[in-house]
Amino acid sequence: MRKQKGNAAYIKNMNIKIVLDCIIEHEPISRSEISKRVMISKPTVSQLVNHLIVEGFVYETGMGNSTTTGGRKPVQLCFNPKTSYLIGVDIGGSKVASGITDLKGRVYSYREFATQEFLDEGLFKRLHTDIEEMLTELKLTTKNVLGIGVGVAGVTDIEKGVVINAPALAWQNCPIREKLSTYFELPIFVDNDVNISVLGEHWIGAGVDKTNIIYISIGTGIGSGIILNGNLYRGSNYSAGEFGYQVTDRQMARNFNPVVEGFGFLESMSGGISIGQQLSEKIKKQVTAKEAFEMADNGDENAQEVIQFAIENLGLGISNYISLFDPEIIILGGGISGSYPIFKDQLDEIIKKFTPRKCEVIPAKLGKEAGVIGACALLLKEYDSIYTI
Amino acid sequence: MRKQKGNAAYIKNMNIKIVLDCIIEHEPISRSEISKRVMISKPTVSQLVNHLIVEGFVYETGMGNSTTTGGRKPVQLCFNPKTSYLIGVDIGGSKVASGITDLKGRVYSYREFATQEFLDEGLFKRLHTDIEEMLTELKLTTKNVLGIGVGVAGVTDIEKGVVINAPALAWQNCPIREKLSTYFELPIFVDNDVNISVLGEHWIGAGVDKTNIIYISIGTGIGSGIILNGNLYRGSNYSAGEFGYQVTDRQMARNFNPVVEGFGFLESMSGGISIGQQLSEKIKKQVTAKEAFEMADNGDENAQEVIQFAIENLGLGISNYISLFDPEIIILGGGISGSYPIFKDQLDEIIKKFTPRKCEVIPAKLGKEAGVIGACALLLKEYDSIYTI
DNA sequence: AGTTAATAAGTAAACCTTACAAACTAATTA
DNA sequence: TAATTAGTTTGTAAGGTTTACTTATTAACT
Repeated sequence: MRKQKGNAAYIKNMNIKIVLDCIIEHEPISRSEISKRVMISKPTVSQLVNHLIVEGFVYETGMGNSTTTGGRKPVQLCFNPKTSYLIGVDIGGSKVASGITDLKGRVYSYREFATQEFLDEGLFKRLHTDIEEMLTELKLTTKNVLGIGVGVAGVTDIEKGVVINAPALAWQNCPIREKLSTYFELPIFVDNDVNISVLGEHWIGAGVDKTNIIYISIGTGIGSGIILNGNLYRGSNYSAGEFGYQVTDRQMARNFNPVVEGFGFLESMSGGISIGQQLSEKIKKQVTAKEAFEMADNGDENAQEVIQFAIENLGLGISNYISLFDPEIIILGGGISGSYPIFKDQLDEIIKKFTPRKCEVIPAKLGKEAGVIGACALLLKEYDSIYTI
Repeated sequence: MRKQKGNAAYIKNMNIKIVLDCIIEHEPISRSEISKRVMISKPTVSQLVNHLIVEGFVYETGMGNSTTTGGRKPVQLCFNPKTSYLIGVDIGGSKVASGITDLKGRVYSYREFATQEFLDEGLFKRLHTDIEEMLTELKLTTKNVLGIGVGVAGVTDIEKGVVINAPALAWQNCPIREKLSTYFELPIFVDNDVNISVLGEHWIGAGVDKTNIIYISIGTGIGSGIILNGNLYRGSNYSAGEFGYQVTDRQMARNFNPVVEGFGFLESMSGGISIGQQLSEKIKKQVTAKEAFEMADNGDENAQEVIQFAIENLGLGISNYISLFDPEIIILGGGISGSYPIFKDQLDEIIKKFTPRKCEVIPAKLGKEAGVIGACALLLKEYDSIYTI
């Protein structure tokens, strides 16, 4: 079908969402005030609110105060974030995290296990056990759950729910949704891990109230997720935001060979693995990127040189990103972003020099549970329930 | 207001657009077939079609054939692109072009004059004269015109209709909409010239049926326009797509000073002005970019070197663009794109080497009238009439 | 203190718009 | 003449709005 046609049910669904959004944003709020704010007549608002109360999304909470000019006291309405719970899963190269949140993104339970131990076999079974345990712990059944959101470290076909290619997991064309639906009779949504990270930050993290957001993850590799006009932008082949492939140095690019097969140019200059390798070669001793940052901070000249080089390229890449997207904000996440204070100044200077207008760069706000929260955000974004973000 | 509320009028408006789109795409078509295609009931389709006929958007054109299994002959319906006419204006650094098109983008009349002659005074008056002449020529009045679309070579606040900054015209905070509305009582929409170019190519040019398009204009300077998910992406400050600011060479960037004030790095490497200057300096003789390309094509080594350098940087910039946006197609426009066959191979090779997946690169399809057509596309896109693109 | 006017919240009833289903008329083929 | 398709008529359901009402409250006036 080309386009959604309109009918009565469609407009009711539309208006009930407007009313619910208004309640969430301004709770506690009365029917009357909703009517004024969203410009829908009082009787209609009342009817929609009743609907929301029956569904459990909203409840009445006593009376408010009348104005000084007199008049009946308003009945206050509040949003109930525990109408439904959300299951979020983050399948990364090192660990598989899962958790259960309410509709406001509060995490009530969290579990994780090492990916590698279950990669060959039993990963989904183990995941199922973890989730069942958490549900029991919280005294919930699948009836109380809206669905499952999943983030995977790889390019994902979100329509089919298939991971097209995930080097970190050695997966190709893995039908995640299908596999999970043998364990759960719930709606399941799958997307790339960087994409769910932006969604999470947009929902309750560093990107709240922003509409154009770039999230850059700098870990072993480099990737990014993009929110434009409030919605995830995925590109024509689910592979927008391949920030690791930026080329920032024409001369080095000429005889460029990836550090790791499948790594892009910028990844090979500024990624975690690359930083570790560069310094290791220089000092003939095996070190990690994190150690490199520490050494640099402690004044080691070799380390400083490597970091400086990596950040210079990263900074140019980010400058280019800003010039093309004109985002409101750049959020830095991933392992390396923990060392943000160390390289902040150098980065800012480069960005200032090469972009036509400045753009705020800040570190990610969500911590360990970011993946789970993001996966839940994906679910709320994609699943067509009354409450959508 | 936060969000469009739904009511009866809203859904009628929605459905009538679906019906009209269906007619345009499949004309000639019968009421009955529309009903089947768009899944709207026969009575409703009939009612909406009648509405469209009264408004003039659609007319009946005889009977079609019945099927071999019998049945009444269908009444065929066609779209009438001459219900309304569109006025398009393109205000560039060298010329101001204006024209009148129908709803399918056919240009019925076209005028242009030199910008510089009227920049200090009387530009809008001259424009008004041109448009009035064309209207008379076509025996039209403003009653027959939907509105005016305007493209300007500068950063534009499309809500306010104000050109924030246009170096090519030496304009700052120029309230174009306001100025034009003293001459015309019509809806007026203003946007950046590259933005209207993509809109035009998307409408009836090289980007028809694509949803993610990057349009790169390489002329004196370098700029780009972006269509994502079928809509123009403008960024947070109306300045997305500043492709001229890409940095593709870390080492040269270190001591970079713009060729022309306000020029970005890539513009200084690969823009038309820059190519001309680079070669001129090399051979101690004043030449233009166009001449440089011709010389290169005729085997001049100095010219080839300059071009090769420019294209190398351009190619890296385009590669970066593709990695970040994953577009379906890149459209090359602007003066230099006329020399596309000369540099195509080198460009393709670079893109292939540095992007994770390939992306079609093709030259723009619309010629001299591109600006006017694009401006009309802007009007159709922004103006909320029954027929929208 | 008691009464009254003004004001505000929320609901009920009647009505409007739109879409749809079912039944109908019209026109055509085999 | 039966079957089939196009298009319309008629009545109904779903949703939102308007108007008028009830309920509840404050403030001002007796």
